[in-house]
Amino acid sequence: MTEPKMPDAAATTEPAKKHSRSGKSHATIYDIAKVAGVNPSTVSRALSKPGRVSAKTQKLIEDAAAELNYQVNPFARALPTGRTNTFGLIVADITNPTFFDIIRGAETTATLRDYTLVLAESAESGVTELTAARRMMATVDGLILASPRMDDDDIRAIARDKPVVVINREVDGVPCVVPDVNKGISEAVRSLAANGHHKVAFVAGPPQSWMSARRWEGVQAACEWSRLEAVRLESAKPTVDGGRQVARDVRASGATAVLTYNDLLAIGLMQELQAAGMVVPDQISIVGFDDIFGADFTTPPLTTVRSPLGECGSGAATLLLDLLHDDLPRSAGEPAPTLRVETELVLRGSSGRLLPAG
Amino acid sequence: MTEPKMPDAAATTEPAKKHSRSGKSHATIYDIAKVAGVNPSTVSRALSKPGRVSAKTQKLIEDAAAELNYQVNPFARALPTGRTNTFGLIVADITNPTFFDIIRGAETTATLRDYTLVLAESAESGVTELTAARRMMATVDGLILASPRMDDDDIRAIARDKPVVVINREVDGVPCVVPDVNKGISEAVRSLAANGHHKVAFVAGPPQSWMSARRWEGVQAACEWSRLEAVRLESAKPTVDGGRQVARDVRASGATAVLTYNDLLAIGLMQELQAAGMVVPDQISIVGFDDIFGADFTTPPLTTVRSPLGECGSGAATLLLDLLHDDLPRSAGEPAPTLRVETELVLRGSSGRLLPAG
DNA sequence: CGGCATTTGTCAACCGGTTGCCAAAAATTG
DNA sequence: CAATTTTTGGCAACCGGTTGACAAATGCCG
Repeated sequence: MTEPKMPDAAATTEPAKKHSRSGKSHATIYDIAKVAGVNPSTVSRALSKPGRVSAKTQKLIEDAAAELNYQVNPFARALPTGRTNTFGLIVADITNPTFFDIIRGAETTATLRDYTLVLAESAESGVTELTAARRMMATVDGLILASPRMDDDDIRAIARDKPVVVINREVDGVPCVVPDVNKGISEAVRSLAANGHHKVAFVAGPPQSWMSARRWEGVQAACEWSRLEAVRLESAKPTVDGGRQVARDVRASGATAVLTYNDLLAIGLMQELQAAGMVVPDQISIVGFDDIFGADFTTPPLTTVRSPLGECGSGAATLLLDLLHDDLPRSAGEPAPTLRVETELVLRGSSGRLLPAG
Repeated sequence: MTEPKMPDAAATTEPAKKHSRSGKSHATIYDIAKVAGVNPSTVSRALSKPGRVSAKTQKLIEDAAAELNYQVNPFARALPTGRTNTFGLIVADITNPTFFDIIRGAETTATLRDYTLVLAESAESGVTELTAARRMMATVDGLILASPRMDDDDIRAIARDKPVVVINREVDGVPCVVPDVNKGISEAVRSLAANGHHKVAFVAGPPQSWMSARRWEGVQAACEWSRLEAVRLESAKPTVDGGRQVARDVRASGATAVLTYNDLLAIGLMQELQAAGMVVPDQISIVGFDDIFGADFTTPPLTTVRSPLGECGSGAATLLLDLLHDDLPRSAGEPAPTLRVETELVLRGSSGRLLPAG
């Protein structure tokens, strides 16, 4: 658009220069130094150490750089400094929409602060995750682990090498971003109690999921407070399919309201129950977690305890970047900073008053 | 897991070594050379040029490397070679589930072939996209553009610097992966015709979208073939919200069946029409495109023309990687390779026979 | 066993920046 | 205006690999 037009004679004369690395390639600080009539190291300083060179030389160099359309070579810079302006994000499952918003939040923040986001997936496996993390270590300045499946010790081991921020889990000694489930859950349970429910089931997520444990605890506590009975059911996978499979158990449990570990389970469960002729919410109330994309596509739309996923992603990225830039001075004894974000009930149509059986 | 246990005395004695780059840091080829008693360049060859050194030395070096837990420094390697084992993927909108599957497909293939995926978003803007692409250029070996919004010339300009593969669009001279809309569309239109529809509306996507143009062409052609009347409506944004907004126009058009540029539009449209009391599919049939995550969450579940998005992502990655490795020898005159994938109708509940108004 | 073709390993230059150290230049001070 | 402090720019080493050129070592042959 606004780039200076340059003679493109080369394009017409040469037949098929295939992505050649040679040729006019890219300008280096040496080229700039030559044009500006200074030493390469001065160029380096002018470009990365603000204030280290005089305003006059600075301008000289900047002009030369602009003229030559200079761009630093990230590798050449990374080699001596070790910094790459890149951080990694590892998610448990790319197809799980829970992570979409996290990815987006992290990506946005990264771009904003001139960082690049590298993405990897662990396929819900602790060992794959560890492998991915190790692979990344070499190329990134820091790492964000979203709902990690590896154990605390592995995480801490990684955190010893490079700054790490964990999302959706608390790991001692590692900065974390966690939604505080209590507010959202108590809102949800109170709403159920007010609608005449007495027994609620919680469909749990993966056993290694820290978040699943927290949610179950929250549900138990809130039910106790509201004097409701709470039962726990297990799911095979935290997916739509897993939700369908658990429908049997839900019906057998006799609960009139169900909270599921996540929205995917809730959606699958609702589909299966409806297919079996049950009316939601007249005969059973369903409440999910996360408020993922698509949670309001269902009929009735899904009531859910929203986690501000995008906020988690951007919060984690901000935390990590601050850590990297030492904007967050940490003394030795101080515990790792933890960012807590609020959850809230999003009341839609899948929960409500129980109709007397007729 | 299977790593050799090593004394971790350092961990206990030193108080808070903060991610120090120094210290034991990482082994280099020089360390290996010392241990193995050979020259560093021999180590380099042993590790990257198979067959260049004798089996004996090879083993010697490999053992030393294993002992020292050596990992190449990607930057040191990238500096002289220019290769980074990394490629970029730029999508128009990270929150759009269309791209989820593409991202996943690309990520999977990347990991499989020992590449790293770098992700960026263009926020549906051609200039942001160009900026992101330029930013990436320096750090990646190649680029995948999913549903790019910039113009052909910009894309070709980028493709001149680094290998580029485009998804969901055809650009002359650039390798592309495009779903062939015809099969899916003709199936859809035939199904509509068979169900007694006479007038179908097509809700278009963004004006710059190549895919939207192709789909409209496909719909026109198929309608002509089936002797249906086709009208085109415009949408403000290719989102759920955009779908809601276009509901007015749809009703005003008098069409009894609607195809929308994508599933998001279809879902929004269906929500709005249902909210206004219309029954889908009895009074109006709705057909989307892509078969995104959540398309079957709606009631009735959405009929849609499926694009194999994951296949597009992995196909593009494979194509790119083959290009990078010169596995696809291209002579000068030969056109850029294009991968066409099939689309098909996924018949669900949102389309069907028109009931006589009663 | 000498002569020649092949392997195999070494040397040294290079990729493109960064940075500690030092001296020249400029600014400040008495 | 000389003495001293502060800026500013240059030199050179370094980050950790890769690679072309070349020589030493080895294998093969007659």
